[in-house]
Amino acid sequence: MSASDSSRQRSDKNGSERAEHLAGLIMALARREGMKTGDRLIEQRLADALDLSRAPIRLGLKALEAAGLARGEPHRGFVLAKNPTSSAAQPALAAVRRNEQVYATVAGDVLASRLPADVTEAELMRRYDVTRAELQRLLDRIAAEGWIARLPGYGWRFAETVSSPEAQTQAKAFRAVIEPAAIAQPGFTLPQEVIVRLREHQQRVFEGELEKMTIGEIFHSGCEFHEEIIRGAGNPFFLEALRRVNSIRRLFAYRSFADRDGMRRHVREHLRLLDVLETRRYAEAADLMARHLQRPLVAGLS
Amino acid sequence: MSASDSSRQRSDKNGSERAEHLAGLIMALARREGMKTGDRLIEQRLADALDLSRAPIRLGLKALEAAGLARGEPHRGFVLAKNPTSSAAQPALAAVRRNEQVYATVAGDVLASRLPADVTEAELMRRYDVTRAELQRLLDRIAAEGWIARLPGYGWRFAETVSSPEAQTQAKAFRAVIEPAAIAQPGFTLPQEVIVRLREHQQRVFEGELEKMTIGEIFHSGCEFHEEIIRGAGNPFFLEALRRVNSIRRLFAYRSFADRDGMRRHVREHLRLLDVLETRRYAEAADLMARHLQRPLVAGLS
DNA sequence: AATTGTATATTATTGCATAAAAGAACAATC
DNA sequence: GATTGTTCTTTTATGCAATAATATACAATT
Repeated sequence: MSASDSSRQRSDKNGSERAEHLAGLIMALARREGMKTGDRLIEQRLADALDLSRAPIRLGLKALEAAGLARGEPHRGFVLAKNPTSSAAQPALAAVRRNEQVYATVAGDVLASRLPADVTEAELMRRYDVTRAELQRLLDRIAAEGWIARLPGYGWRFAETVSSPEAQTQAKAFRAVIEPAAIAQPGFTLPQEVIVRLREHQQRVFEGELEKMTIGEIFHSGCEFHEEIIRGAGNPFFLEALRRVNSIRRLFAYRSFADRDGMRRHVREHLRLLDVLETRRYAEAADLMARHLQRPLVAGLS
Repeated sequence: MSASDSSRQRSDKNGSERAEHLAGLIMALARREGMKTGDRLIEQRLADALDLSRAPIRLGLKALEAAGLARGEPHRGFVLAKNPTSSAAQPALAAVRRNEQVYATVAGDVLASRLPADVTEAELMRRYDVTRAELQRLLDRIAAEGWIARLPGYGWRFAETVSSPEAQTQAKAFRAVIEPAAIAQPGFTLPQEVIVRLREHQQRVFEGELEKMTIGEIFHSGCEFHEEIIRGAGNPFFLEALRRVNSIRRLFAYRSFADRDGMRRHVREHLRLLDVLETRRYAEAADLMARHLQRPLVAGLS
């Protein structure tokens, strides 16, 4: 109860919660894109990347400036004042996560089977002390991720997918089917520029960035890699299916510990895969992918 | 504008819309289960099957009685008064469909690319003349089916999956990957009772019922068959993925014409597949399924 | 030409009172 | 013993006004 009381109060204060959240989104984006101190933060570009208009972006930028992470001059826009991987940037990134507190709690409770399969909104409102509006946003999001669905009458039902202890293994088995198959599809092709971009990113991760990344970011990066590749099949059903598995795998990821060495090897395999893809040896690539997905992964990461 | 005006008026009249809808659900269930005139309609059983409590079921039953499709005696419950496949039952079934009018219109507009990829709720409310509440239920449903997603700011975005002309082919390619693979999974097994139930149903369809079924029902029946089988892999990710493809394929189904002969052959293949599955020759079954899914299907049905 | 600044229009959310729907418990009946 | 009838409680939906957030258009600036 105290948690949400304080969050409600926070929103009354200055520096609106929303603006801080937006600031976090911008910072996280900058980080993903590998931006450095001094790089320009162009409003329209950020807006496009985040599927928003310039208005909210502007709020985020102002919040960043207030936090000392960006510097703005009239008519000259904003510029990164700190490296997004630096420790100074952490609070802004954490603001996004803080916003996800309830989400994470629910996820934890479901994973640990502390919640019944069927729940009513009223129950959840009481349990997590959120307003109906907040809860509904949360449920919509979880529904979009596919681990809860509305019942015909009152209430919602959690998907068996999540609570089961084998879920992790099953997700792996499923990926081991669709990912190689996608690469082996007749029309599969990956534009050179995508390969270059992916390689750059994996390279950056491999050469040091890894140490500075959070579990969440490492996981996200892995997902993006695999999703970009499966996109090459030109069949959105493959991509969609992978996305859904990944959004559920993300729940487990929080529980897993960081095995940096395993991850290093993992990223090396990604780079190797890119080499094979670049030369269009797709059968071989499919094979490589299959083996890649069969490795025992301590950290539940791929 | 007139469409929704009249529907709003209808709800003012007696015989509430909701009750009629429930009546339709019960009738559709009875039909799926192959019930006949004189069969008892047990409240709790219906409630369980429809994931509701007895209260709404009761409303539906009363509506059925009012429509002359069920007969009830005090303390003795209700009994089917008409065969659910008879023409007398059609209006009740149509009531469910009528409720889906807007859904169907939207689906049609998206399939025909008459709508932009990004839309706001306000636009949709104007275009289809529905209240915000109605629209939100609709959007939630479509989101659950996976062909629209909420944007971070205002508005929603339709999935590329649907509007593309290749969607049908792509759906098929995807199924051709996951369904055989599911059968080929190490732990695959199908309980004898499921096989029996499926065979009974397919048999019934094969021997005549087919002629009386609507496109929607035929499609539904096919989906159920394949979903039951993929469930045998014991991996919910396969089932989930198939369900999603199917919910999108259903959109195309309405456009396709009925090729009863092709369907007959199709059902025969289903029966053949069950034979192989029964003897646990899973490798062979996977193969059969792969071939089954590769046949050119005029009616877009499987 | 690209980008930012600003004003304005559009769109969506929230809170609240009221209404409707669904669920649960238990008695009555077959 | 299973099922229906009945009543009561809980849960959710809806409409509306106020408020907040987002989008858009265009002028100003580099």
